[in-house]
Amino acid sequence: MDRYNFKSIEEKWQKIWEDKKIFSSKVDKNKKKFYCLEMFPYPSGKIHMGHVRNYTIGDVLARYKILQGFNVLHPMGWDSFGMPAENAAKQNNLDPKTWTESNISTMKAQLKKLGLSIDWDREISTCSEEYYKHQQKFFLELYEKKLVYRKENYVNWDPVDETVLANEQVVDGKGWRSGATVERKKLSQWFFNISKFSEELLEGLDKLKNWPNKVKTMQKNWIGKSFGCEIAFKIEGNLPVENIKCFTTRPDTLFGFSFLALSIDHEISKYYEGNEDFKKFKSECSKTGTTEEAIAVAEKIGFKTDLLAINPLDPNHKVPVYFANFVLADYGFGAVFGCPAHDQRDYDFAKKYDLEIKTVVKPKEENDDFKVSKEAYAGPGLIINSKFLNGLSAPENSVLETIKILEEKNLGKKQINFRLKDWGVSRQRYWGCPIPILYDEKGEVHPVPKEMLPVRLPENVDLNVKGNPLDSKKEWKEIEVNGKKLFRETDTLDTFVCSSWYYLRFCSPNNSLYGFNKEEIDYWMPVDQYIGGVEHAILHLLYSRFFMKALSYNNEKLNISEPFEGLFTQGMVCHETYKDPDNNWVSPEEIETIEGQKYLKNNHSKKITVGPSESMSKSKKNTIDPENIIKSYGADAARLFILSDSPPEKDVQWSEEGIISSYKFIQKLWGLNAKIINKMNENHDDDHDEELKKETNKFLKKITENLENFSYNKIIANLYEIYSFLIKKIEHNYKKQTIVENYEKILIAIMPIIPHFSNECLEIIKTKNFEWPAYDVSLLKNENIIIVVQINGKKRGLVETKTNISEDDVVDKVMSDINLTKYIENKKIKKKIFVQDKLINFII
RNA sequence: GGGCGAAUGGCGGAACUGGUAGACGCGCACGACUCAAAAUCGUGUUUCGCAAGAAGUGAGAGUUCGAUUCUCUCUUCGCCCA
Repeated sequence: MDRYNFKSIEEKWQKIWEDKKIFSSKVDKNKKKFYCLEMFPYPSGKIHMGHVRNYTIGDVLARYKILQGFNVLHPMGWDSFGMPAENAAKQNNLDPKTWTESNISTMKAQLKKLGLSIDWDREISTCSEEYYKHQQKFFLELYEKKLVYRKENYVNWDPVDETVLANEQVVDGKGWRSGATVERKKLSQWFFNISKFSEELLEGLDKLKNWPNKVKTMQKNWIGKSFGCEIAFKIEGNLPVENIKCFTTRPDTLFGFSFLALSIDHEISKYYEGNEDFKKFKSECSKTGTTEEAIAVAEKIGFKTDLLAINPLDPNHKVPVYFANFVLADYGFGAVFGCPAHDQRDYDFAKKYDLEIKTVVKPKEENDDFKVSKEAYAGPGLIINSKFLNGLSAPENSVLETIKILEEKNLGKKQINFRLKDWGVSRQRYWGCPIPILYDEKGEVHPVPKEMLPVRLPENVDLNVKGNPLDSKKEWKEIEVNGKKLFRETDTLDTFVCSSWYYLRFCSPNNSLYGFNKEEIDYWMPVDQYIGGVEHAILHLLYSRFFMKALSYNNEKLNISEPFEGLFTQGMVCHETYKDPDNNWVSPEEIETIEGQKYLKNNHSKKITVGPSESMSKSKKNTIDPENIIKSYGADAARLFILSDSPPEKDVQWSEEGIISSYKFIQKLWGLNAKIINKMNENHDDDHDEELKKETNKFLKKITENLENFSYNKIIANLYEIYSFLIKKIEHNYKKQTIVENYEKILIAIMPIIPHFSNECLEIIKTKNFEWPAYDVSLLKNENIIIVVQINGKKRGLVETKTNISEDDVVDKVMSDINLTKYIENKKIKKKIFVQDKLINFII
């Protein structure tokens, strides 16, 4: 028997698929569509195992839907703008474009070797002018709809690299590259008004039935709707300030009020601009990052003003007003009222500045003289020390009651607040989509006129300048329009903008006039199944949902409320970690196993310690290169293994043993195939084989159900089972016609998992037309059934009977079985529980 | 600190609406083939026990004829937010 030559067979089928354009797709209104989309990759250089997993999962689904007769759209593209290209270009003295394009061609070739059912004619790349020119139009469209605006905002500023840093680039308050202490700096930036859609984005989540609850909860928390009260505190003091507005979710703790804290950017700060101490305080605050976390962790510091704030519920109760570093400028009104007894940040602040700490909520089981000590009490309880609020249960009744009182007295009003902030899209970077905006010498904003679009990203830019390279490119930046000198916006768009609408572009990748055709998106959208990593649970998915709403906003023709009907988030690929005796990470390829002990390949005196399995990363050197795997074992084996060990939503552990066993299993299947072919050519009795038919039918049922539920690991188990069954069948009790018929169905059913192998075998048995083999419900019924016999709920034996047998007949059967009667003899049966066709339980 | 989720053999994991716990794979052991090894094939593999049998799904309680599954308390771990 020949071995299965995966190399030539996989190449053969990949060529057939490509030459015959098997997976190309077009609108066909007579067919039901299915849009299967996996998150497109960043072209970082080579594909990694995470891609293999992501795209295999998607491919299984796409191929299954094709077999079911759907018109499937399964495209692929490149999220190709972004910082790594700029950094790599600097390091290697290359152009980001060259670097990116060469990565794309490498990765495309690698993906093709996986045998994916991709329609490559729809390939897109976000860094191409063909893509970003549409994005510029969308930007201006949103600008006209007033969903884009410019405002000053604080950013993380790296003073050495003269650049803005994203939050994740700030490590321990220092720039990740320069190591310089990061400062807060005010910059004028472009924002998308995502918060306008807060309520819609929140409500829309309920309609997304095919999204994991986990992701919906994360988005819900991120949007952060909170119910509370807006209070305007009356102010006394020597400044022309009458009142200060605050948002609070806990107005019921007003009697514990002991200070009012303002963000350092609060409008009142303008009165202190000349104050040296305030300047000092402000620069002290600048040393803290801008993330919520950085602010939460930082020591709470304040600057006392001369103002006093008056408690609206008690005019005699006056407290000092501070500027404080822990108040966020853009949450609420940039002002909070401090109630130290019931909020830990307020408590820390009060301790530091020796302010009153008055307990106004006690846990239910405590006495009225309960006093907060050591830390704030934020739990539920009863209101105390609060005059007319005393005795109310907090927070549910007390909050509503307090708001009612405040509203009656016209001192405050009920308000809904969201945590979701507008999306800052300006990046002081070269390698991104240019923002189509011009400024005149006064700094006035002018959208780039339509006839001057697109704004092309200039080439041959010196990346080794400080700050944004586009800013130094004078001949690009400065232009003349109608004799007027204008300056281009030199910031580029956040790459999340590119990925917020690419799913639309895939529907009309070749439309050069507009980002998409209405007719085409009406047919293909929404994405029926979106598949990707859970790390995008919040930002990318929320931005995409926003973008769809923003395009539909004030646009009667467009009415897609949610881009992704279904979402599946796959787990990561992990591998054991290895360290040598000197505590250095060692990669799997550098290791040799001798008698169960691992050693360094080129130095057997060095023993390797095996660490826990962790997600593959270059820093821990526990990565496996997919290209090597495909070269040694084939794409089908790689696909089979990456699906086999764990459910797709959980992490999977890559192992050498695992991939080898998948490889061997394909060889075994090939052996089985050869045996079946052999028998086909022999003469045999052509009796009908009911058992084989039933087993195949059961297999088809399981596989169909498991495909529907993303239980791909169970499909592999089903496949092993049917293999064991067939191999025994063919050797012992073999009926030619039945086995051919059923084997064909099995081959089609495994096509989504191992398409090259399946197609090859089907070709050998001369099957031409494939459709998903439906299972026959009538064949699932068994005449004989096994009934469990329990005594006092404990399994004592099994009884085989016909289906639909009566309770009395089962009891008779049990009573005639000596192995069972020994438990019942001489005992009184108090009760019998009988479950039809399942079990009988004797209570004695 | 808050939210969400998970915990089943040596390991990854199965078990539909409560009804035979451990499917399937890995690993391991033994056997066949072989001078030998690898490969391959076969058998076994939750624990204790020679066996009959008993215990057993992170710990403890509860509901039930019956709980991996439902409820409560706790422990540990993971993810997200802070």
